Amino acid sequence: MTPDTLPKPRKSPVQARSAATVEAILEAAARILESEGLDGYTTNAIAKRAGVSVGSLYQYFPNKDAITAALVLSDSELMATRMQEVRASYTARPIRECIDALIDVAVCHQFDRPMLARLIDLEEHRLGQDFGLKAAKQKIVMVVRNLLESSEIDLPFDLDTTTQDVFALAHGITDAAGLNGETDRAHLNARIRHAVLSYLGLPTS
Amino acid sequence: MTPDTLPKPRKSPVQARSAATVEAILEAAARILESEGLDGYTTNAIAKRAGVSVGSLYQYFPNKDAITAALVLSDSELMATRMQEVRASYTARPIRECIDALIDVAVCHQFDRPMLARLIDLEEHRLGQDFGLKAAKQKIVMVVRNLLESSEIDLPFDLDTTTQDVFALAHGITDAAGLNGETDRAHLNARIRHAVLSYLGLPTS
DNA sequence: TTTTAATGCGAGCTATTGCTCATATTTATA
DNA sequence: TATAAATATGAGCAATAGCTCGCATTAAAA
Repeated sequence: MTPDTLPKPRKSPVQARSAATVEAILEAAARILESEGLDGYTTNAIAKRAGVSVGSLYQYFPNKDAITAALVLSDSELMATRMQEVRASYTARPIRECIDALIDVAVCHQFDRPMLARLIDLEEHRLGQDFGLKAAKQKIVMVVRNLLESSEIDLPFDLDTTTQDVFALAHGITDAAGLNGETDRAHLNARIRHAVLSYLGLPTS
Repeated sequence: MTPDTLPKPRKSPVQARSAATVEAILEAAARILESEGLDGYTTNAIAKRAGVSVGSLYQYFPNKDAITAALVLSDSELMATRMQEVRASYTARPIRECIDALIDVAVCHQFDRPMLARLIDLEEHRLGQDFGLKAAKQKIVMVVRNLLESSEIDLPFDLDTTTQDVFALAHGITDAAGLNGETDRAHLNARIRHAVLSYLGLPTS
């Protein structure tokens, strides 16, 4: 029914092999979500694909949701890191180029494994954000928000709304393209770029 | 006794009460998806909320997926009908007004029950499209495709791509707004209108 | 080496889910 | 009214899920 108490850590890996186990579990979970969807996403299947036993799995994760939460969190943190890096390395260059690079990061993140991205999105909302996810998400949003704020662009709506919509429309286009089986990432980038720039009132150039 | 010994397609409602049962089941299924998500979405729960027994449920649906498929299909058909109606009643008026009306239809469809819309979307891809869904989806797409084709707009990309992206970005913005708890539909409409029109290279007016 | 802690294992318990079937009740038909 | 057809019921079955627990194995500490 209502989401249970938050997934709390069980054991922390101390030796190298256990860290590898944890990593294998998370990777297996991602692969199963990607290839089998929620149907095949069982703890037994995860353990099997990871090459470990269920018992080992439950030594590091208190329950199934904790695995999903760890997956979701690491996904967001990776995204946050990448976007911050891009932003940092483009501070001295025209904003248009930074936008291009950020779009490419976002598209890469979602486009190659569309089903995984979609299911992670779904699980995010089921699990809530009380496990560090909110902070990671905030980092991601802030990159774009700060970029827009520091720019001289005359935004079509208020700063937060504009930021949210830019993310949302890019996400929507990528999602549709991914599920549609498209493979041309450059073309996808161009379309999102067009959508974002025109939404912001900038010349598509 | 029974003429057929093999599993045959389920009954079609003949009497009025059975039609009501079918309707109650579909409505209950939608309500459960909306309020409980996939977790609470069990056949027993559906039957209970519909006020019928599981046995009755399985007289009209061969399995759980058939319920979901019926839900998905009726959802798409409703959308197709509404969009075709709007398109028909706006043939003599400026294309901008038609776009506005179509956006409103799409937003209404998704915004009031965002979780339901999201889960229906997910299930669509799990179930495939071999139950009449493809036709309904095609109807929806065709409304916008024909509108764009017959217009004098210089499209930013080819017709199909542009059509898909317009849907996708509107969908993305609505999805984010819905999950974000927004309630101002007019404001949402304005934002999507801005996104669509600028994507199409039309003045936001 | 011996001892202790960390890690790994997987059969199987408990709860739940999708679904059936024998039976009961309501409606249509003769 | 009598008979058949349609509809409704819900206890319970088979399958499967999440998860535990006693024990085996490996690595670190003494």
